Amino acid sequence: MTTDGRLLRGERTRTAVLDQALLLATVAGLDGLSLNQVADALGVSKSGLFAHWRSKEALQLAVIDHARAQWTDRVIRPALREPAGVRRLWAVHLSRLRFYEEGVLPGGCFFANAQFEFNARPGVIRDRLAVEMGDWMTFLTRLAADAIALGDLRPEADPARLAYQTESLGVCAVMQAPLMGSASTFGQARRALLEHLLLFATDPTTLPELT
Amino acid sequence: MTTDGRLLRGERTRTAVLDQALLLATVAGLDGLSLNQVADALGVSKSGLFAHWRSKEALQLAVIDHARAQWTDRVIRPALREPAGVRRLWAVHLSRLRFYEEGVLPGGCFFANAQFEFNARPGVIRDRLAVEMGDWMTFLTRLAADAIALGDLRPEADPARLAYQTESLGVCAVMQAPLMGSASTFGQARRALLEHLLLFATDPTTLPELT
DNA sequence: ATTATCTATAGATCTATAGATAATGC
DNA sequence: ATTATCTATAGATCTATAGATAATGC
Repeated sequence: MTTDGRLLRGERTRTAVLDQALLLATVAGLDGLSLNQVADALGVSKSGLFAHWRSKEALQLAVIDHARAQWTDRVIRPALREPAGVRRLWAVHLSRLRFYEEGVLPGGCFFANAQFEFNARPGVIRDRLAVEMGDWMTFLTRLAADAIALGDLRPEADPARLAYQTESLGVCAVMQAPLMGSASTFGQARRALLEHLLLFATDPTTLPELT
Repeated sequence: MTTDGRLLRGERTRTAVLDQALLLATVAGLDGLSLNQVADALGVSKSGLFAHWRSKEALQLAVIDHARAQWTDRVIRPALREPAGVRRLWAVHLSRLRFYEEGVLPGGCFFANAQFEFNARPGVIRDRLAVEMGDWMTFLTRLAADAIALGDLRPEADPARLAYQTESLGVCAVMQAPLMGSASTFGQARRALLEHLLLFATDPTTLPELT
């Protein structure tokens, strides 16, 4: 344990590398990610990277952590400011689509990309991605269940199915946006969930308006 | 122009290579696809591949064609045997999910994988994928429009939104199935679309039953 | 079609060193 | 004040493999 200054230098590098690697991973793929690229983009040496992570796989796992932290910060946390119930579920959908739309990551969604990339490659990375996806679906399902329990949505609505619906519309949006046009795709994704929620709403007037 | 025998031999090789390359592309990615792998898997030399396609990119484009032909054969054509209207839209959803479920391609869906892989890589391949996706969405939209025009679905239903809904549920299914369990995921994708169609059906009793 | 070969680049490892601090002797 | 030590990083290098090409045989 030494002074703060020394710890900070290594920590700053670490964060800078993870930021860059996350960004590049959404373009080239988590596996297509090359240490050369990361090192060059940051102006550090490739071997400097090995000082922080002993292997490419170790870096990839760190990138997954980093992506999760970013997702929590930028998508989940802001939505939690909305009151529990259907408004919160809707807020998550909106903040997620906004995350894509703002181009925070050039490749759109780190997790969607990675899950498609690794869907047929067993191993440590795929296992980690499965955990992340499980956590996310659990979160969405809980939001949907809350919306029903609080009386915003009718009891016939199924939380797991609502979660699946929400996730579907979000994933499809980030897939189609760069190829089919951003404005219309995200608009479609918003209207589709709003329409769906309206069909199950106990009182449609409480639902947020689509701009 | 030579004898049929020679033409046939070349054609057989060509098809065998494309089958193998398509399969491997869904595992390693269309870009992660390596000519070494393809050549080894087929017991031919790598330079033999260059005799058929002058570059890796040319092979990748041929693989896209091949994947489209397979999709038409195995997903679209069987569904077209159903009568036009909501039954046909439903049949496309089912035959698509069956295609995934049977594991025809180890990586699930060639097109979904490739679209996520190339969503941030401009170039010839991405442009081709955009065309394919456009054609597919046009097809789904036409099916939905038919279902409304024929009176199966109420006029308030929006064809483009129905197409988007259908596509969403299919894409999400193939993303989640390998990581979240196949049976429950595909079941969810089927029930979700059926539920959605029922909400817009003029006469719910005409709708197919979920097994 | 094959064999041999070329160039570029991947991940990985080794050795060296800059800059800072800790331990030691005066 | 000097020496030893620690942390973070650079440069050189290794092996494997990528896509690609030229020469050759059938």
